Amino acid sequence: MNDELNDLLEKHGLKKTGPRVKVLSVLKLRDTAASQPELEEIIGKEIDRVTLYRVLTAFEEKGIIHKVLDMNGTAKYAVCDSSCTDKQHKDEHVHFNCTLCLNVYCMDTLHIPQLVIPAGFTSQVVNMMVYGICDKCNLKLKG
Amino acid sequence: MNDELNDLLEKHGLKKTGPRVKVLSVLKLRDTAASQPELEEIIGKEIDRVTLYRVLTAFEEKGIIHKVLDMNGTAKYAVCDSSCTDKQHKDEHVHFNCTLCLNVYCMDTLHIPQLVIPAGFTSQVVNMMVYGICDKCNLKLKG
DNA sequence: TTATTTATGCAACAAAGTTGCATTTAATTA
DNA sequence: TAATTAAATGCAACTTTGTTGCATAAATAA
Ligand SMILES: [Mn+2]
Ligand SMILES: [Mn+2]
Ligand SMILES: [Zn+2]
Ligand SMILES: [Zn+2]
Repeated sequence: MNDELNDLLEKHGLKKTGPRVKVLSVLKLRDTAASQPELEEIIGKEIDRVTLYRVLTAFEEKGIIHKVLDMNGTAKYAVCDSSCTDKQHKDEHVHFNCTLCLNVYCMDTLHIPQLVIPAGFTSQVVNMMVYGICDKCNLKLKG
Repeated sequence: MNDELNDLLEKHGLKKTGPRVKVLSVLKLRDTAASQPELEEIIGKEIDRVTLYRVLTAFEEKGIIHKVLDMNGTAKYAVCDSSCTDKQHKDEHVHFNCTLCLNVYCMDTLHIPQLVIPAGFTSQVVNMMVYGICDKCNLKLKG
């Protein structure tokens, strides 16, 4: 797996540093998006807070991860589709924010419906967030 | 107009105080959503920062205004449809966030398309934000 | 191996939002 | 109208998320 991470960094022209490999490996293993504070808690003081922010920013700029804002306005990050580059993100999928566990899921199979917006306005990116109860929380409730 | 504002506060069971009338009148006159920091700048030190937050929270809970997060995760508020109550917000319209002037517009005529979400997940509220160039900024660019 | 470029760590700062508590004000009651 | 009561306000202190400047360290290139 470490090879895979190194390749991904190299492919996007980023130096293979300890913090970058670590952050990328954590994000790759998750099925929900992670914020800087969450990553800080997972990784511990091994990586500086500021470095974490800068790693995330670098990854986003290169198209390795994409940013989603949760219901509190906190930035959360998830790994991108492999077709993303520094020129263009192709993550036009719906996101789901669980109101119980607060996790943010990438609904990779749900693409965002087309919209006809009013004359005069120009659309660049569209963002769709569904708030509700996720599958795991529903199981806990009903089970 | 002041009568209208007083009626609105009374209708939702809120005391008619100076700060509340002032904030509501400012929000009513705008065509874009306003954040606490923006309102603070508009209104000045006449109203305390914390009071502003509490007025906005009270308005939101009663269904007088609704909250939208802009591209930076900052909460912005706009007046609700008159059918909103403390039981239920009926603001299921699309929002537009201009990437130049950063204003957030309520697209009252654009309702959010229906989505079929995966089994196991339960949807409560759906949020749709279009990022792009607003009509005013487009005019400045082309004009 | 040395030079060069880039990333990291630390300290300090900033913006947005929250909490506790004493004081004031609006609405209610007498 | 005046006293009462419940709620709202103002102020100070705090928290969380995110940024910036700068010296040091590490990765890649020569
Ligand atoms: Mn995603
Ligand atoms: Mn709206
Ligand atoms: Zn959940
Ligand atoms: Zn604009």
